[in-house]
Amino acid sequence: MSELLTEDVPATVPIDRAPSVYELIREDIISGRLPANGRLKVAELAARHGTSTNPVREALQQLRGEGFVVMTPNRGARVRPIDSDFVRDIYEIEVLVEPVLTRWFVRVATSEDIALVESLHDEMVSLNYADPARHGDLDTQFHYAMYLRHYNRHAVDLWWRHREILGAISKRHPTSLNRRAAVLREHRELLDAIKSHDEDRAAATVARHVEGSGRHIIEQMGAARADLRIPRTG
Amino acid sequence: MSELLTEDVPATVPIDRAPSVYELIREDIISGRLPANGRLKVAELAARHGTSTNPVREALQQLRGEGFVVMTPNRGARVRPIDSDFVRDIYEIEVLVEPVLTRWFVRVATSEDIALVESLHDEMVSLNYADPARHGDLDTQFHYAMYLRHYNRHAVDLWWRHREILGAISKRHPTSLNRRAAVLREHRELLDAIKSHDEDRAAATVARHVEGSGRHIIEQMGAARADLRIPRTG
DNA sequence: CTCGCCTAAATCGTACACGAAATTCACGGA
DNA sequence: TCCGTGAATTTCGTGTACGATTTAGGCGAG
Repeated sequence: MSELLTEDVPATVPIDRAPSVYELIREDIISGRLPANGRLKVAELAARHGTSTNPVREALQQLRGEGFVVMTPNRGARVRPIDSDFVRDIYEIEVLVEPVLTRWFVRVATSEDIALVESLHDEMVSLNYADPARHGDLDTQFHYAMYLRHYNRHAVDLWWRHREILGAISKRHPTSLNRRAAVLREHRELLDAIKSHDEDRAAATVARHVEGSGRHIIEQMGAARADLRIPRTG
Repeated sequence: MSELLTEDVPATVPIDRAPSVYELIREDIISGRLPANGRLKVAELAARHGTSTNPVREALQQLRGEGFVVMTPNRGARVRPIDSDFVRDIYEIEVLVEPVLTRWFVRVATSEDIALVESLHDEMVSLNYADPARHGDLDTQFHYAMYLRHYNRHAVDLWWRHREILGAISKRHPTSLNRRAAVLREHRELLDAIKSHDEDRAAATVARHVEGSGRHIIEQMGAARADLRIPRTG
């Protein structure tokens, strides 16, 4: 059931096609393989990905447009740091945007729409975090199914871009047991609010949900930073 | 006084430097010189701006990252239409973001900060729309002075990008007398709320202000479209 | 009328040349 | 001997030209 949705998702990495230089560099930045504030030399990246300099240059320009790279004239490009401040900034915006998108869904959702969302939720429950990557996909689809047909394409695009970043960061950090329970609980509550056509409760729930996710990721990022300073015993 | 601020504004067109191909194409898109959904052929643009194809390609990639052009592989680039729907989408997001930024300003503003904003307001009042371009600049600075030092750089960047687009569109459309009065009245009310440290009133006022501006621009865009269908008499 | 080839055009990748900036190294003074 | 300064060298960013690849459109045969 949920696979039907996958095709509609604006795929970052379309299947069965060599990932472009743009996608590779972007992934390297988000995942942290390219260090924060690190220099991005075109020749180096070109050699690394086995292409010429021109595709690299265009990829960097696109990334600059998206805000992942900062460039100064005649001094090249640097990686914009994806630190906890950046994540906090994004979540603060999402706390504002997602409730509005959710409100709209509550108003226009058909029973089929709700059934689709619920089936995604059921799958997440039965999966119970056994496969974290799969869980992340389902979580994204769970929300995307609600925002999919919103008339404000610009807001949905913004949400999607933010989601990609946050998803990539989440993959690097564990999810606490507390948070796992909270996510499923809040999803459940959101579904209940939607089914009873309670806009206000749905909006409030999703606001709480987003804020909790943000807080959790930032805490995990702080913990990871602390780990780097504590030498392992063993 | 207000000139001090100008230097801090992330200038789109730094003075005394030849505008880059990127800036020229971007301006052509926003201002409507390049028609909506029109094809963007690199050779054509290169000839138009007297450069080679490579700078054009990189400019298009950056614009794609910012969402102004859409590109499909091996089929080139097209102009994303800046229509009233797009403007509505932007304003709907600004209605959410700007009140939050304003709230923060109310909490942390010093008397000097408020004095600066007020001086900008006074200048706008005394100017009274005699110079529309100057008014636009002052209006932007009026709000930017409040958001300038907000900790959420991502939100401020988002606001700034939106502001650039809306400013360019505003330049193409007249401002009704009603709206002119409303703008100054709402600015005055916002200042009063700030000076009495009334977060809620300031946030509510700015929300009303943004929504009113959006509604007005969209109405003007609709009127301009209607004008195209009514042949001139004389 | 439809299908398939074929030509024209535009995009995409590669190689190269020029100019600016950063680094290195040698020289002179303390 | 050590440090600061300045010039030479090297590195890197930016612009140009060209060949390869893909797509769109027209033309003719069936």
